Amino acid sequence: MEKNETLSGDKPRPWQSYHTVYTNAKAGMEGVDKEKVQRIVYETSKGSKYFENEEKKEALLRQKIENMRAQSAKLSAADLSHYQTVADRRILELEAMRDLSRIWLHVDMDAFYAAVETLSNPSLKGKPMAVGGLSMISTANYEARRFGVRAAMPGFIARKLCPELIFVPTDFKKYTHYSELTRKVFEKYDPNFMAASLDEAHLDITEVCKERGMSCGEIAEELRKCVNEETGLTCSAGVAPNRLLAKVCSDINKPNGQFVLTNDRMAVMTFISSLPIRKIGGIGKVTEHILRDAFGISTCEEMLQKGGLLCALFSHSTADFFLSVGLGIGKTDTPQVRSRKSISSERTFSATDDETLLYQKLADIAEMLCADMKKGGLCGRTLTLKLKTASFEVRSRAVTSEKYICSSEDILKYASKLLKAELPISLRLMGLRLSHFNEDKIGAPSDPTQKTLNNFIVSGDLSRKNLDDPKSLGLDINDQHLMNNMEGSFSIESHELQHYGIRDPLASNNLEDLNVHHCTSTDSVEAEKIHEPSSNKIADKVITKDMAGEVSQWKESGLSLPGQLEGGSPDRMNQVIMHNEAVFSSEQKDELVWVDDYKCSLCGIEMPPYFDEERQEHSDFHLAERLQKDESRIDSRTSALRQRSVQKDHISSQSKRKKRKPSPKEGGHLSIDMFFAKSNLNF
DNA sequence: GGGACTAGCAGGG
DNA sequence: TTCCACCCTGCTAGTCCC
Repeated sequence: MEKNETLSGDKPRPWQSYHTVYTNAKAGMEGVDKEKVQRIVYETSKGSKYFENEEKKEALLRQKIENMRAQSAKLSAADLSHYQTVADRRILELEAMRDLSRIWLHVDMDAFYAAVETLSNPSLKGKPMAVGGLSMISTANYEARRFGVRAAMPGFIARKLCPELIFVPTDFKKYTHYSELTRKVFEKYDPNFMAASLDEAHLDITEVCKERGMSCGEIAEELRKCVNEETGLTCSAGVAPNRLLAKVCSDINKPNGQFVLTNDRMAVMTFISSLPIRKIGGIGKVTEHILRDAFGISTCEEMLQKGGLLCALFSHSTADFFLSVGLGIGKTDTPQVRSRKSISSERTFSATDDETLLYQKLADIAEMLCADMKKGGLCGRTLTLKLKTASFEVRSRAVTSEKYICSSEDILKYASKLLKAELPISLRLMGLRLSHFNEDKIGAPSDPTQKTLNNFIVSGDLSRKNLDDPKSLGLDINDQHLMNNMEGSFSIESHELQHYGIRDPLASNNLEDLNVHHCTSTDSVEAEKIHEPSSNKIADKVITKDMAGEVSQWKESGLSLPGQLEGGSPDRMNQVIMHNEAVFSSEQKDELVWVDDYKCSLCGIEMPPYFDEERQEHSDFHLAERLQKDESRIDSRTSALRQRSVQKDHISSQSKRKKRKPSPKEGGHLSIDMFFAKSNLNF
């Protein structure tokens, strides 16, 4: 956090630079003392792990903004002129696509959950109340909002802001019932209305206005009255030529009000010109911060004025979105089918590193997800494990199965493998998400076996047996899956490992590992037995064994390898290949030849001819192994290996053909980078 | 170059 | 004194195969 100290010698106000969403203008919060809210939020949060993580994220954001400023400053006059032309052309194209023929109405129920609770318990009326608990509140009534209490705020902070705040637990059954009542009303005005959530909907009222000869304002008025009669609740409405603007309009006269923006280009441009960008759906805290601090953009109109810069520094689709915001252009169509893309379940708990407990919680989540999937009759192929560490760092690990899964056993089986690769770890949240549903045409390739990493790896083997097209053999997906499982285990594992960009085993400085790598399968069992998390050295060795086992299990399970194994931890993977290769080295002959120009005669590892550098390294490995053997009784062994290692380091450093994807832990990329910046800016 | 895939994040309710 | 959810969509980068 930056220290804020005024020139006049006022006391420091560090909370002023703590950027929280809780002080943003929201309906019912107009008279709130923002500085007081900011100070209380800051003081309540300060020192917590959450706070520390927020500071980290803020620092990254500031760095990102600095980078964008620097990139912007680097643009020459010619560049700016070029991108201004690009922006002007795109603005013309977007303008040509402007559709003023439809009338959209956005309905937003006023403090929905809180209003429903007050309806069922009138004694709450007039008192500050929030729906939720001490950890998080879902919504607050207008009495509570006057204290700065609002949705998505932790309850303990809300209580600091308003000590007399009443907490009411959420009751989704009740909200769903009232939501259905409102939807029955919406249907009368637009049978194809789009429900955005339990308390929000978009309605195309073009036809109903024509049919009934009423103005859009009259229709909105009538609809709101009807909702109130049916439910006893109030709502607000916005009417505009598109959904983007209608949503902005519904917020203007909240609560229990409405605002109409006419279908006229001039009216739209006037409306949008001074509109703060934060009012637009899709522009949140981070985007607002970047646009304001890096480009000086605060209003929608300024999006157009700085269009050249936006085109130069953001991706095509992002720049397009910004320009259309500047023009007040939004969607006017009604999508025919909106199918869900994924389903997930997640739970927060007290942070723990107890592996038994973590697996138990994972099993619970798998059960919950399975139950939800059964309700929807869904089966999916991609399972994503979401983790939030004790320090609030969020990670996700995904795996794509060759078959569709929906049973809790299958979900847990794959989820456990993903979790295992992350241990040891202290977590406060785990979540499971399944996507690539069976009805998802895009996600269900005709030959799913072709697309997974595992299959690519195995196909190397299959192709040489003319088996790369399972269909040509009359095999279905399951047959192919089975066939993969039946492949000879070691050659494939080795091939896999090579494919993951495994470098020279000698590059490892841990020469002690060489001893471990010669252990037999019996040693493996012993290694498991002596596994002690408190002993790093032993744990490392066991991990080596575990990882080898994991690779085998991954293949057996018919899954592609998780990212963590694939690229995130090359050292660990180095250890795995060292182990496997060393086991085979017991059968080695003196000279290495590539059998069929593919297979190592010494250890059986498979490597295509074009893996020239990897082959060289592999050959060096066997050479080193021979040296080691020859000098096994001489103390100079270690120094010889070190020498080889140094040589190999040199060779490896020149090898850039296959780039390893940096792991997030290595800070290889920044989120905002990925989200916004173009990858190939050539000025 | 396009598609599939993993990983990560922003944003909204 | 300690405490910051859950669920979903959509977009991005990077890697790899075809």
